[in-house]
Amino acid sequence: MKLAEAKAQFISSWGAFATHWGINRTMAQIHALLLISPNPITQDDIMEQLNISRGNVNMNTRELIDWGLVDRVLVPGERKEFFSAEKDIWKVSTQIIKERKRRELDPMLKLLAQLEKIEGDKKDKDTQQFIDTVQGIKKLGSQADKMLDVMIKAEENWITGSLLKFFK
Amino acid sequence: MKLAEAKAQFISSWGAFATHWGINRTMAQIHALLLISPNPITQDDIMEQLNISRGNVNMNTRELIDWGLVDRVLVPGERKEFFSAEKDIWKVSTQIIKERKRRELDPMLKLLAQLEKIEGDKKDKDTQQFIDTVQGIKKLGSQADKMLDVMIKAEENWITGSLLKFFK
DNA sequence: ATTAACTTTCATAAATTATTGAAAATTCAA
DNA sequence: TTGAATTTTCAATAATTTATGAAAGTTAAT
Repeated sequence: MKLAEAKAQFISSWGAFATHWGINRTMAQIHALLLISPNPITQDDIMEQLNISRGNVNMNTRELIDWGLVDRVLVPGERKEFFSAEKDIWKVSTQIIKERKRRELDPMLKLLAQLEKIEGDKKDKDTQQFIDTVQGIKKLGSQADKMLDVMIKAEENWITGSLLKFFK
Repeated sequence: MKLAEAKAQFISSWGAFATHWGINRTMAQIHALLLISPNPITQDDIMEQLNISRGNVNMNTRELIDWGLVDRVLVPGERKEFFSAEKDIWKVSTQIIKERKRRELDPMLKLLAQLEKIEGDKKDKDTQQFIDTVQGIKKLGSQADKMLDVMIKAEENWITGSLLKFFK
């Protein structure tokens, strides 16, 4: 396989995978493009390479910056803005974990804490099942929360370094 | 908060969270409803409780069964089919991990293995960055793959039981 | 201050995804 | 068998999400 073909394949597949994870296809494709670009590139570069509009690039680069995965870079002597992605995949995954935890897990745990303390007859089967379910999810969520905190703080190759050896 | 209100809140929020994870809102709501229902319920029950059409219920219960999260249950003396969800949250999470791994991670690793072996000048900056990126993701993916396998096989509360103690 | 380069906004359009509901298929009791 | 109860299918439609592009806004060199 030639480089150009492989690049296209990578960008396109990355976008497809992303849609299974609640992430906008184009945002993922821009991220993929930036990941394989050795040097920072411009809005126009992205428009051209992915065949998308200026507004679309603007909106999705902003989102990527918001996620802490991409930076604006100033290139001396250039008027245009350049974009550059964090290339260290471990840092990328840590950053994504951190953000999703903050945006989704934390609010969910907050909600479950509310739902847990409903008023009502604890002997009622419906009430009982509701409480059991909410508590179960809350417990799982809290544990996951703690584990993710550890992972975020851990060293680059936390999995190889410690986790796997432990389980062997 | 009253039970009815809490139930409605739970179902609605569960659906909202799901959309952030590439999961159909209605499918998640049906799952939530089944999780808090102490006894198996019918297609008509679901239609009524969630105000959705028969076709919609049919399609999404099938999908939930496909994911291994819900079962059809025969109730003696009843003509209709009943549905029941696995209530053990740890089993539920394990099952979801297993399925997503199979459906998404495994194919992704397969693709990356292909892309890794492109032909071209390894000294070229673009080629170099492409290979680095693909290899980095592949490495991360493989490690995650192994970790998830361990988690799937581990006992009920894998996190408390082993992971967390180890990191303390 | 002017202006050309560049970026952002946002109303509208396009594409995608989810839902409906009625017809077809299936199941099962009599 | 028959037919009533129930489930499934799927073309049509609705809802949601994403993309466009031209106008408005910003920036910085002169």
